[in-house]
Amino acid sequence: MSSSAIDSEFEHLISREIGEQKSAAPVPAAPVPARRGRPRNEAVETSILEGMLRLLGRGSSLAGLSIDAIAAEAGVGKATIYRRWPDKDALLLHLLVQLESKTEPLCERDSIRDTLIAVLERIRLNAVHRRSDTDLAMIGAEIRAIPGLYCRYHEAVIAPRRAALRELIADAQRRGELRADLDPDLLGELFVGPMLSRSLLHPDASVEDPDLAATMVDAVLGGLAANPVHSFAEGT
Amino acid sequence: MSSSAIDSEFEHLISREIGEQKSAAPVPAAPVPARRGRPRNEAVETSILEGMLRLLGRGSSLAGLSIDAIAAEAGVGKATIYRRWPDKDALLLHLLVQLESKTEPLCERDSIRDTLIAVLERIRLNAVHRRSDTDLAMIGAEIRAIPGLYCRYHEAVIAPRRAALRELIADAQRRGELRADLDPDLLGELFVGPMLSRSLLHPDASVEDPDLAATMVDAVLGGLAANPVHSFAEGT
DNA sequence: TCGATACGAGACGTTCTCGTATCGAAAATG
DNA sequence: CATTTTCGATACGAGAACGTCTCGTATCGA
Repeated sequence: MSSSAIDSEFEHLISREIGEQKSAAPVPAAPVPARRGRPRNEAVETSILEGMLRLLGRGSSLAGLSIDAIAAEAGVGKATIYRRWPDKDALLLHLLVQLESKTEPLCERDSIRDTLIAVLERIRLNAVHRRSDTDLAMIGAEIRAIPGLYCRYHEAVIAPRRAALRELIADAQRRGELRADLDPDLLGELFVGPMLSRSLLHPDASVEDPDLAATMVDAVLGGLAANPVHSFAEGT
Repeated sequence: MSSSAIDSEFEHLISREIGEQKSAAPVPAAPVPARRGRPRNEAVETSILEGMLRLLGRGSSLAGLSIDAIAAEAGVGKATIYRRWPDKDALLLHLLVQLESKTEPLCERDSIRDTLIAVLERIRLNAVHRRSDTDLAMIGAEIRAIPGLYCRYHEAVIAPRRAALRELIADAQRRGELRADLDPDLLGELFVGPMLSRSLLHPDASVEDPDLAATMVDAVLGGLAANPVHSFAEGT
């Protein structure tokens, strides 16, 4: 497992996002440099990635995906894979990054309560149809077994997501919806942590309850210490 | 990776816990049946297990531990390992079970608050000297990559621990220390989840703060919704 | 038409790992 | 002393996986 040539793949991704002006062709008006030989079949790339998801959905662990299995599942040659990604690590990371970019970016709701419920609900749903459209968080647990990859994955996927949530929480603090005497990161952890814990670390998790997200958010919002009124007259 | 011969290893563990009356020797007064050849060096077993912990502490993932590396680290021949455990799975499981049995069983404090803080603090400390005396939870994330093992590990280690916590919480609910309108399991998740999340999923986690456990517990106990008094006069 | 590139398929060499087998030395019993 | 078992060390076979390479075919630009 090398970990040095991945940057080239990243460069490829980024340059395509910016505007496909990577190849330094002297033709300024031609958006496509008109390469010489047979052009690449773009469907192959998606076929590979979807094949990986299919394998994951069939129970393979992320590290358990072998290049041979991926190639066979996608119906492509191994050389075709290595023509696109320098490394197995690069391929795995590409899959993860793509999964992340597919997710809509944490839409804000009317209240921080509703926003948090939406966040937790998404985690919960990913746990329910477990691995069928496998999400980052599911793999997030498995990826730890691949040492070099987790750091990259964290800074590429998890950190931005957490940062976005932190901003939303900080706004809510300024608006007076949340306690302002605690670190926004900590607040985020207090809301998201329980759902993550139940989703990731609980194989027989009870995440079926469609109201679980709301229950969790409301419980944490309201506090878990017994309200004297409730503790003495809980029947009502 | 076989997964059938583990039961014999479990039988070994259990019988030793019960009272070392496994060997059906007809001598009732002799605790040691006086086997013929050279006796086993009991230090070897601990040397192997401690070597594994050392390797884990040096950054190896649980699945990444190879028998060769373990043998070399412990200064032991591979045959010596296979004379004691039938399988690599059995060896890994033994390590996990032993780690669990080493942990003192969730002592109860004066209040549920103090109990919860103690629970979280133990998780935090395990994250701080990360993997040095590696705890179940740390490996809990890595072990998911080893499919057959996680279920056994969960029911042998995590489930009992969660059950114990649930009982403590249920008691606290009956005493009126905690809200009684929520499932004890859910309550446990709400307290423990954030610390687990920060410990397991955050490589650059900020778990250094020695008051983090208390901060978390108090925050969840008191609720995260803005108290009007605080939100308007937070400067004080 | 021709050169260049992409494609699927698969052989290949290398490395890693598991688990077994063997070897000489050491330590116990009879 | 003879036997038996354990010890560390290491050779070994089997197999999995990575990444490279080749082969014959297909598809583009020139």
